[in-house]
Amino acid sequence: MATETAALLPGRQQDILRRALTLKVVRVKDLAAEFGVHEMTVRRDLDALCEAGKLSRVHGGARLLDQTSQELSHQLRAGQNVDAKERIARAALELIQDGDTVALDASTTCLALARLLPSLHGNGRQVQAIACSLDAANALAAGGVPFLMVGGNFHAPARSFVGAFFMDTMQRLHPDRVFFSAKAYTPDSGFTDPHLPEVGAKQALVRSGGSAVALLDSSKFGRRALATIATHANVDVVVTDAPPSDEIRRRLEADDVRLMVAD
Amino acid sequence: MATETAALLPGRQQDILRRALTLKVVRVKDLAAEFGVHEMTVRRDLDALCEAGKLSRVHGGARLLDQTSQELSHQLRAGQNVDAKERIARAALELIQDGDTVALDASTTCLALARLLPSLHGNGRQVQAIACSLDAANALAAGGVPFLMVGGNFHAPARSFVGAFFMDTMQRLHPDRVFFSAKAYTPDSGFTDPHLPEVGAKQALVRSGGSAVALLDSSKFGRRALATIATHANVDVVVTDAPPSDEIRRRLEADDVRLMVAD
DNA sequence: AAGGTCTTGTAAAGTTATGTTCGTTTGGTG
DNA sequence: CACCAAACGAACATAACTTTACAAGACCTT
Repeated sequence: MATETAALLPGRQQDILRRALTLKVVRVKDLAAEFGVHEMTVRRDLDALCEAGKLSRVHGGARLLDQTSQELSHQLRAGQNVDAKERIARAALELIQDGDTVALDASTTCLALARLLPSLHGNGRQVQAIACSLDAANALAAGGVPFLMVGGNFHAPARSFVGAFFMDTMQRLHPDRVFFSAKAYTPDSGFTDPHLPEVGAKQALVRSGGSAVALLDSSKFGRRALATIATHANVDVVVTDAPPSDEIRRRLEADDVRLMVAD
Repeated sequence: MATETAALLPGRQQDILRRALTLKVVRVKDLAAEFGVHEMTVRRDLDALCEAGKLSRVHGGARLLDQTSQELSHQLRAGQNVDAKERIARAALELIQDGDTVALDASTTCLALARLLPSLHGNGRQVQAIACSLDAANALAAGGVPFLMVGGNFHAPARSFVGAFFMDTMQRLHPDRVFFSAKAYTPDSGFTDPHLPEVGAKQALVRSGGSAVALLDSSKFGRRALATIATHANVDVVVTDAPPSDEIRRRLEADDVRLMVAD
């Protein structure tokens, strides 16, 4: 009940939920003082949120459920580095040529790119897209861009589709250009991500296409996450928003990976 | 569409909406004082804006609906017989059992059903859904219902997915219950629809499952459209909102098709 | 100007959210 | 293990908000 329920919740309950998101646990007493209401009222709110499956009650307060934090973490992530992501997406747009079929992964950076595609399409250039996230699909549909949806099991944290059905479909598709993002990057470990279902989907994407483009805002450099999505061997271009270290530049160049820095 | 509707709104309602856009929540009391009108008037404005899918009412005021919720409610209300569809969806809910996997087609009636599924799911009953329209997917995602998305080429008129990839995936799925709608129905021609891409998708859906349920508001009876989706032989239950003619009743009964009339 | 419709105000009845009290349960502590 | 303070939940009271129904006025239309 992420959006709908959250939107329908009376204001204070939503505020409590937001507070719980950052603090992991909330205490009845604190909340009562914070909002200037009786403790009993807070208890009732907590019970309601518990009923809705957002929190679990503990003595003295409530704890955030893992599932809830995952669902909302995507929304939070979407709000971070917004302009960096937009600059990167704008730069990535240059790589798309008339008649291309471009595949987008489920990242928020690719969502920014999806929102820009209509401008290409409206400008005479024909583009066909391949989407695998709910938000990208919504953006493409709103922009009138023709696209193919790759289905699969719904994966709430990224609002994307993953799993066997996704893999199967992806194996039969060969887009001209694949845009993807990752949680982290080092020259040695390549492009990495901590969430295995998504890693699988991203791998399938990268391997399917002719030309893979990594969209990485500069905070991703020099970090490493659990599983590798791709290495230099699989990636043709890296688009970022700030010049990386000399070491990284050198390594990319050595492996023939083109580096684009968005202005 | 958003702007169109807004332009038609009386002046004060527009002002209220503008205020809500910046404040996220508005209170009846404040607005009444602000505009120098009776609280009752403000309530009526809020109800109207709620009906128009712009706001959601909460005790004491209203809060802004997020984008996807707005689009959802618009999509659902776009058609005719809105309350008939909701009643039908509510009746159809009775047919779903714990542990079922239910497939929904791309109709607005099924969208209404998709919006009701969270209530089942929240109530302890486990349900898994299969979706093939963007709006149904948005509704299910918002409701926290686990679902499988069946992808394909995006078909703008119904915001659904169709074509070879859709067919392919659907052939490998066998939901317990399939809910679908049609543009028209007669006992002889069966359930028919004028749009061929959708007919193909609906056929694939109906043939995939164990038990097919047709959701038909009463305006569909006695009409016939271009292509047949299914006949009595393929359908187990018809859910509608008003008793059909005796002839239709008789024919359905003769072919062992159960008829449910929503109250 | 008569007869509509539409909007707004008013008051009564009905709902819901909140505060209060108080006995009971919980979890820690000696 | 027994104790105590904190936290809880049930029951009630009350204040806030809604709904319903109806009347008064504004604004057409003919």
